[in-house]
Amino acid sequence: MADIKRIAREQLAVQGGAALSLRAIARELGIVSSAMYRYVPSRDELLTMLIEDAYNAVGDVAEAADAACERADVVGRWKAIGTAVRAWAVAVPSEYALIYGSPVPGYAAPPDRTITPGTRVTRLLIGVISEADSAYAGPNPVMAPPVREDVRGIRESLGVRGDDDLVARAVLAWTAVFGLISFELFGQFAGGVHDPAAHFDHQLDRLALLVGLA
Amino acid sequence: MADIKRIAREQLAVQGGAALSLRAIARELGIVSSAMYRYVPSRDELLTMLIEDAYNAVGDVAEAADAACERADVVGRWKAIGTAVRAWAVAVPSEYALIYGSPVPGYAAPPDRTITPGTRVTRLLIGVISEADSAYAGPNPVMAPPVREDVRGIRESLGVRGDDDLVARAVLAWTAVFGLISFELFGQFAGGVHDPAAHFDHQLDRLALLVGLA
DNA sequence: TCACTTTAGTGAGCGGTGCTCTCTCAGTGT
DNA sequence: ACACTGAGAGAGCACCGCTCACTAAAGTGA
Repeated sequence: MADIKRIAREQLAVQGGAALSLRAIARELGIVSSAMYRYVPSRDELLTMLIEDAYNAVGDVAEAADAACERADVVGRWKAIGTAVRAWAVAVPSEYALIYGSPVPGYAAPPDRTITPGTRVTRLLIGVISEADSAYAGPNPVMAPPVREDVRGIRESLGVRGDDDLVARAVLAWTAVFGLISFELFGQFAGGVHDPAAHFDHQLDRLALLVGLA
Repeated sequence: MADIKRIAREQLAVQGGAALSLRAIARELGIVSSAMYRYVPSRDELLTMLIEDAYNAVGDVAEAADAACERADVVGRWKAIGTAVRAWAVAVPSEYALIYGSPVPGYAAPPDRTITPGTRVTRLLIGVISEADSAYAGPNPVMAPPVREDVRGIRESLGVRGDDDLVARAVLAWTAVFGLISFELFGQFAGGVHDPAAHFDHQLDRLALLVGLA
């Protein structure tokens, strides 16, 4: 099973998610293709496992980065988490694409197995923001009732504190972090941003200001 | 050719990008699979055409939305463009995924045919921001030399005005817009945001503030 | 020791895929 | 009448996920 996953990840790295082939894995393993089904119920199930693993991998590095920081240093924690997530994504772009890219066609990941591990980074990023005493002094737009409701739901399901505006800003910042990484990895920055690491770091600073961390 | 593209888009809508099948298109067309190659050099080439079309489609709706606004109403233009892009994405999520999602594996879109049409929305969004007299009064983080260089390159290649900080904020806002759309379409908001349209609209307001439009 | 069960793997086969090749055949311009 | 062209047919290659019946070895309890 470990071998299968290892080879699957290798194949993922060079070919991408949708091209994941049980036959190719079997070939590499010196095994006939049908024997794969002793270990893996189906290709989709293997994909789901890899997605789960990827969520947990990025969750691990994010939590480790956060844990290495002084608790009170919220800016440092924010930047450490963001930097760690980007570093992970750059190191294994295919696994990042698996979970944050377009869904693999003809296959929908079962929510009950991907939502929970997928929330770890979200909880971390939004949690750091909500733990800080926000220094944001700028204006806030009016919030329509349905938005307010969603924001309150997010605050409760993530178990964080902070007023509605802060949580809304945190959601925006969280989204922007992954927007930056996706744009970098999926080629939207091609030709424009030549030093994506430095650019990401800079925008992390801007987002920290946006959410009132600094 | 028009029929092929039409059916391809239909197939795209129900199955997703990587599952695009020339044989299925041929079947639908009442034609044998090999006859497809009279019209389409390869599956990848068809994919590239669809990507080109998608970029131009979203570029069209964005430019139309912008053109319908009073020139001086920069906030209105910003929101109109963002809303139009999201509406297009929600209407044809598979085409959105094709261009803003993870690249289809084993296939890299030729940059010379995708970069240019892909820049239209970018130019529009960042252009609107740069045309306004920024009302942003908040702080700006220090900008490392490589970031400054990239920002200047972007300003020049897009032909916009505004100081380095404004352009950097514009890039962040542009990225966040697509981050929001991607999170919605790719399921990252699942369970958290129940009214994505209202949420998107709200965050568009926040981004307008961030870049000093309001 | 012997029968039984579990485990791991084989190999054939089904229907699907992209793509290439050679072939046919109806039009068309001269 | 004749050569040429466009559009399609059909066979075939190598690949894919997946199923099924089968086998051989390894462990296990009486």
